[in-house]
Amino acid sequence: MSTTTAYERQVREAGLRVTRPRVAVLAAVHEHPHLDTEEILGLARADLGAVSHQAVYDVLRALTTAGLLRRIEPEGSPARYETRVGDNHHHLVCRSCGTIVDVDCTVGAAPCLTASDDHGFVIDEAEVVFWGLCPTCQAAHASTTSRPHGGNTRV
Amino acid sequence: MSTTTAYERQVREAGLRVTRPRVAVLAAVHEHPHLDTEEILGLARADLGAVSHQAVYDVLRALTTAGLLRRIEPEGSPARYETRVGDNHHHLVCRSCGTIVDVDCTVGAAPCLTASDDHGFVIDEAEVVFWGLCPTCQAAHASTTSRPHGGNTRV
DNA sequence: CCGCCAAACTGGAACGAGTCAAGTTTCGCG
DNA sequence: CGCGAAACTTGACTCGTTCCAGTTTGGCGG
Repeated sequence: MSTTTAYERQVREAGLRVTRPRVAVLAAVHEHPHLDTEEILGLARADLGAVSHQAVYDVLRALTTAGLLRRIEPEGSPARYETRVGDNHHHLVCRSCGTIVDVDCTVGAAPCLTASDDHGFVIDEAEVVFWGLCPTCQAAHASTTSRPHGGNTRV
Repeated sequence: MSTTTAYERQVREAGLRVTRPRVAVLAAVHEHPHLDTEEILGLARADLGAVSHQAVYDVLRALTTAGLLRRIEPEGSPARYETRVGDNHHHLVCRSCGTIVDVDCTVGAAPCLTASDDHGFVIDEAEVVFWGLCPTCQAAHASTTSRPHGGNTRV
């Protein structure tokens, strides 16, 4: 087993120092996408024994600005991170349990990308979030409540 | 001038009691879309003289769940509200100053709505956020920095 | 191979947005 | 016009995140 993992290399190539917390965090996020900061902290601690709260926040920010991580932040949820960067993919979030899964935007070229009127803005990214119920929660809700959510279902 | 404004009617028709804070908040949001809670609180106070922090939070939640308001929450920003509900429109956010403007999604029927693979989810909404630079900030940045943001521009 | 210094980490305090809880006021139906 | 539920007030508190001051450490120049 090489101690010089691909993660170390990635960190180094991003122009950042290679430190244990950084590698641990990068590995954790890579293996478990969409975790929030606290969960990442947990994994990092399991890996290293002890890391400070702060170190993880610093590392996440450093890796994010270096482009190794992408930060996502669905409404009502703390920040989450993933290693899929630079590819065109979006997210599907369960309204009930908060589970997030990746989805690729099929429709050929980025659809809905060109706003009807850009108001003079220079648009550099279109972010899409799909809201719904995951299979598990569908089952759970079907048996208990009939309809948990109100109208406003238009898209 | 009728004291029984359209706002009052709206509140009543939503099955909610008509109270001063509610009408004031609804009016404020209607006249100034995309304000955050604190700004709404300010307007409500200007209107009523005194309202508690809590009342505004309660009212915003009540009106939101009643479907009179829509809550939006761009990353890194506190919650904001608008009265355009039920129509298919999205938002354009300036990375630099945070300004938000509404955009209608041209492309006929909701595009990008169908994820390539829905993972078994029942999708009820697709939310689109366009990120970019508003005209004002473009000018400002052009004179100071050449390029404020990194890569990850794909969509 | 050593020492230096910026970058990275530690611990703890602070902050802003939002929520909770207990008690008082007020809307509006009967 | 009176009563009960809904709405409001005050104030404490939680949670995620950031700030700060001081210590440690990676890795390059000597």
